[in-house]
Amino acid sequence: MGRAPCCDKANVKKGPWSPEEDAKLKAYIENYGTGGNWIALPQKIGLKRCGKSCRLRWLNYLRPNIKHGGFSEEEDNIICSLYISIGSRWSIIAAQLPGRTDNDIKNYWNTKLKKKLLGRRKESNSNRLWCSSQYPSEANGASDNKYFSQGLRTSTLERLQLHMKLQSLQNPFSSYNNPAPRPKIHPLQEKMIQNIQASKGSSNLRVQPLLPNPQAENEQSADDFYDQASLAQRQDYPKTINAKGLELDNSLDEISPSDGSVPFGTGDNLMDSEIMPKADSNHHGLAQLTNAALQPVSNFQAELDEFLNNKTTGYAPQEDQMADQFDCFKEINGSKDNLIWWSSEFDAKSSSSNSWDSNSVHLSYGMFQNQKVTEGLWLWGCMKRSWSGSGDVLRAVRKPRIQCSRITRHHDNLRGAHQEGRDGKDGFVNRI
DNA sequence: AACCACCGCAACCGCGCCCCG
DNA sequence: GCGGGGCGCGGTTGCGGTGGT
Repeated sequence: MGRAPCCDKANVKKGPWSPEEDAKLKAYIENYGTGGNWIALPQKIGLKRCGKSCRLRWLNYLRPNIKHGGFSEEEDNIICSLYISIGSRWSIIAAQLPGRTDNDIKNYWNTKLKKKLLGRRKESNSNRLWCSSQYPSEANGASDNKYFSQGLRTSTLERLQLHMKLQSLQNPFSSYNNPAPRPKIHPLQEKMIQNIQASKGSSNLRVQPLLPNPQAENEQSADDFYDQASLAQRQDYPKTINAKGLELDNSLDEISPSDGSVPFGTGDNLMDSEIMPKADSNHHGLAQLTNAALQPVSNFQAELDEFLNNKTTGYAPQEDQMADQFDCFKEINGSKDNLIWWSSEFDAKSSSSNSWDSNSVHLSYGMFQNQKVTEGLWLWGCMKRSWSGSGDVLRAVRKPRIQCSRITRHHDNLRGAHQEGRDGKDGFVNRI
């Protein structure tokens, strides 16, 4: 039993709107309003259009004071900040940008801003990986695509990647970042880093550790640390407002490493701190976010926890089984150069140089070995290893690794494969 | 010039939520 | 409390434009 259609599909016009239709709709709404019923509206006007189509046309195009194109740097910053914080809640993001529609922002993000910030992935390997993940049944005779369907929401992983990207740029010597020279970065990225750093300075933001510092925490077992970390996450610490209207958790003095070092991440880290849009209109023009809008906005950690707790514990494929089914699995084991997430010059260098300091490698190894590590921490480590390569450490964990890798492939190539796969004239050029 | 691949924008689709009877 | 209808949202698709070969 499918859902009842909202209108008579056979008798409604689809496709681009004509100037006459626009004029009719605009004139009617300006004179009489929508009447609170979009479904009935086209009949009143005499338009052969679906009510939903009318609504969309009005909201995205005909409504007064709509701006199209020409996003400013300030708008870019706001979009990016909010995207990291709340994900693809385009309507909420649009509410902070007067004259912008959610559709406009969504398109702008997907086609321009994301690329500008994240850079573009290398095609060859990732495409192959994506394809083997996307079509395991065809490629290998397996019928179960459950790993794929169990993936993180795209926006969640993207937010993680974006945050990691920015994090790596502002703190090139952090332990989850390759100690490569600071790369050339996009002016927008630079601006955002400046914003973040400025906010840290002004807000007295403190470092919040994700993992124990190997020097400072020698006497503390990993289990104890994780217990502390999870406890800290539950505490209702006061928030700090940064310049972009975000709340950053600046707590956790208690478990900060005694030497002030940053073993894993900083307070800006989405994995470490809860970042939420600020319900305050006094910060750089951000309008007020209502409680209602914020209520359903789960934080990033919660999304990861939910995914990992629910998904990774339910099914634990054997490694050899997975290797038979998915090419990407083999590549994880077999090559250190196949896993390149970011295609910037810097990233290419970092993934090939593969020169982690011993501490970070040791930490990663500990993470993977420790079965009580939180799932979110695992994911972090897995991603880290993916950047770096060689594979030995990764063998310590099976199911999380393969799931993580599959998800990232899906994400990395979503746009390209999606575009090429759906567009008849382009064909499935990525498939192998 | 023709073809191809990619890009960007507008519009559509389907699902979940909410309201109301 | 329940069910149906409408709304709003996020994801997806269609298609014209553009640049490269």
